[in-house]
Amino acid sequence: MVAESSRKSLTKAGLERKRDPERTSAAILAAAILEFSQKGYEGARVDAIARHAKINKRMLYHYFGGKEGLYLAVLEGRYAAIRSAERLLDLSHRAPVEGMRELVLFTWQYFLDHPEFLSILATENLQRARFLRRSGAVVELNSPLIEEIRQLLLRGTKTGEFRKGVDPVQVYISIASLGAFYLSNRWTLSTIFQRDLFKESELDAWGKHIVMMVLSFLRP
Amino acid sequence: MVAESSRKSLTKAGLERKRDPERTSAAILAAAILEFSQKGYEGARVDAIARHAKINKRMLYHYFGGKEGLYLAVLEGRYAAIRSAERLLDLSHRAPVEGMRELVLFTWQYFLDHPEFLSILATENLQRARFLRRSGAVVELNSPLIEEIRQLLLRGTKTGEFRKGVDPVQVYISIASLGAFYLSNRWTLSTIFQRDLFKESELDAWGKHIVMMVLSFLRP
Amino acid sequence: MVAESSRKSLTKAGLERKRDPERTSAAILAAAILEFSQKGYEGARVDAIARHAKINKRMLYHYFGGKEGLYLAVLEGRYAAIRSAERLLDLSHRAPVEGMRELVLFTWQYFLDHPEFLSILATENLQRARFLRRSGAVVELNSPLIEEIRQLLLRGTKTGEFRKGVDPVQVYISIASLGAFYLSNRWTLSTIFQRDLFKESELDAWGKHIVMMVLSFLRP
Amino acid sequence: MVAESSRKSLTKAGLERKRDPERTSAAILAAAILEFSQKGYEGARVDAIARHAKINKRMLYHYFGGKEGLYLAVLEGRYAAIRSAERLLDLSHRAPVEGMRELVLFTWQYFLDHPEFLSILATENLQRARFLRRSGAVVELNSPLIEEIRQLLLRGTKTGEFRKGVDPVQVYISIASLGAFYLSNRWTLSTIFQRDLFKESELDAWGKHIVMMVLSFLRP
DNA sequence: CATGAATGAGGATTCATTCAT
DNA sequence: AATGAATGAATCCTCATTCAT
Repeated sequence: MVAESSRKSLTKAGLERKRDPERTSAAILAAAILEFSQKGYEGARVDAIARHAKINKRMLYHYFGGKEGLYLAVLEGRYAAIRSAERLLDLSHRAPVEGMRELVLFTWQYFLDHPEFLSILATENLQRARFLRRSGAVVELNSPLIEEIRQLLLRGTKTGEFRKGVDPVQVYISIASLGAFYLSNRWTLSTIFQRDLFKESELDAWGKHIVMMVLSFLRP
Repeated sequence: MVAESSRKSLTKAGLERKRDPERTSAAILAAAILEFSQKGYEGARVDAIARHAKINKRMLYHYFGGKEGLYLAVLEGRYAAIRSAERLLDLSHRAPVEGMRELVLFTWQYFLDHPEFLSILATENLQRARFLRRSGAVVELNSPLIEEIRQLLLRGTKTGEFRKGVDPVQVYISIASLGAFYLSNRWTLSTIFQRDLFKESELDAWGKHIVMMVLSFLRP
Repeated sequence: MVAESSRKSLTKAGLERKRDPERTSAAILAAAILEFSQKGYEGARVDAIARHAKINKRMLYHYFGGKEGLYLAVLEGRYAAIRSAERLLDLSHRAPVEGMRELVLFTWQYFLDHPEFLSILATENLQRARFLRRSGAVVELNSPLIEEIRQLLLRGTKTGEFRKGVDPVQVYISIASLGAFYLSNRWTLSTIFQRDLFKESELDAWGKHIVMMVLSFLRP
Repeated sequence: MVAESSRKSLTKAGLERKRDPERTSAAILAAAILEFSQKGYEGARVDAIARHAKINKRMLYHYFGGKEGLYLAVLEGRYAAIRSAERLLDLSHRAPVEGMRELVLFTWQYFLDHPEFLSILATENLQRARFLRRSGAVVELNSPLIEEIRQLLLRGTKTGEFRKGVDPVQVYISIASLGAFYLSNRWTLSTIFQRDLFKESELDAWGKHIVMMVLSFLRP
């Protein structure tokens, strides 16, 4: 993860703002996340990022090499962030059904809180994972959720609450699908169905719906 | 997919290819579908579209007004195409469970056969439905699937095969989510899970998985 | 003068509107006068002229050869029109001072009534008379006003109302200057002086002012 | 006329010519004045301006935003220049008649020396002051000549050399008309009257003519 | 480390004109 | 005579990137 927090400005006083590499690159990255997630890769403007980061464009090239390098840093950063959040989830002490509910809701909540992750994901797939494939870093960041799901399924089959033979990856993709598609496509869906999918009550209902979809699927 | 309208060329021989407005605008549209779905809105190049359509760039402006107009035509055309395909589906003579299975598999198959639709969908949502919202045409194209689902649910609850109180729109979005997310995100998912989600067997398995997710959700 | 009036449609019935060369070329010319005078030569659009004339663009090329030919026709037509109007002026029976007043007011009124003439004039001079010089036709259309002025001056000097040795061309250019500059530059002048030079009272006052300028100049 | 601001290049030697914003934007402006005054707004070519200024086209957009911004800068610059020249005129120590003569000749000479001003003026009025109206800057640049004329008239009426009740704005517009129209329309006038209005003797004569027109008008 | 002017390649769009019918 | 589709050259403008300071 690149610079989620900024322990910086311990160097001198914290007042002057020149020559502070950490702050500078963090500012660039923050602006880039916004720009890329709002405009996509091609739509993003290097100038806009520099302007919003309040840094000189040259710095962007200095720290990230260029637009591609910057996008890659954003991509890797967003994956690092979600993996990092996922690692905080500990379901080992939960009953299988409760654990699964929590896992589903965690994912749903993460997507809700981090729309930029979903945008980057869509952007990356429109480009057929052009950048992700060249990033060894991201691939190595295994999602701990697959293992969590595997454990829950194991324990659930033992207690008889879940049926056997379920593939954890399929479960994970199902959870992600139901959450991500709804959020990523809210704009067209709301327009087509003339129904405000952005409002609190609809979002709550959908979270519960995902839980139900998953649990009924796992029911023996 | 390309020749939405090509009954023409009955006039003379059908061999010569000059001064044929219908053919010209169809060629532009076909090239545009490809370009926009592969590159997104910003990434698409007007020149590339003209080149692939083998027409003079000026014609593109003549028929579609510009890049925006062309994209809008593509967007509306793709929605019209899926709605048109959906209307061919008649489930009234099917048992509820069988009907639902067919509906799910139809949607899955449509997505499989029309990757450009999913790309346009993703592109449009990255832009927050900028174009869709300004297109009255698309909104009026109600999906007949919602009504089909409603009927199936109704009949299913009567026979006791489905539980009560299920929202057809939620069912539709669930089906779309599970199908579209998998396909749209195949590239990152395959990379992350180091598992080839493109191969036949995986695709078949996922189609069945969606059916199962939906049916177990509807089980009373 | 090309086609100021349109005695046309005597041929058949006057209902159908196809194959009427006179009507067509007159319509083109009328639209061209408007377009060229509003947009200048470079700013004028051949398509706009065709659209406003409600004729096919090809006709424009048929009758006038192209944009240049059309502009030339407009230029010659406007000069022909003013010369034609000037010829209607007969001051031989007027007292010198009264004759001069009438001549000045005629010119002022003509400019007021024919803003397109002033626009074409300005357009042509911005191009350093590029087209006028290649038009023998216009040069041959001598303004009868020079001769009228000469006669008035002659008679005026005899009666002692006008001083001697005045150049009729200088008088003519003075009259034209005072009228044309005011009208051609109304837009900037009104803005700069924050004074509405378009309103009736100002226009009347300026007409009288020109008369006074000219008469006091001629006073012995 | 060109180097409105060129105190720069004190930094190093003044020989090297890179990275010199002031020089660059001045070069663009100078080239733009020429191009716009020779071709009008629509006829002017951004590429031609860049080529003549020997700068990269991109810089033109950097400094002036685009063709419109550049034209506006030219327009404002030319008005600023004439106002600035006008302010150097001090007639307070002159006898009324002499003062008026100087004022007329000053204006005539300015027009003679700055044909680009007249061209821009004509261009702007062909567009009905489209740009001038959106420029608050120019409107605020009040011409000091109006005030000078008012003072001269006041003093002249006291000495009995000028008649009463004359509007200074009318006097100013008359002076401008007689000078500007002659010069702006030299091309058509010379062609029509088959008389070379460009030659020295004609120009001198016309200057004197304007003086006479104005003074005889003011004569009590 | 930091600045912002400069660049060249390419992007969308528009134009007057011609061609096939 | 009349139509409107088709064309290629230009036109304005934008982009990611580099250079001089």
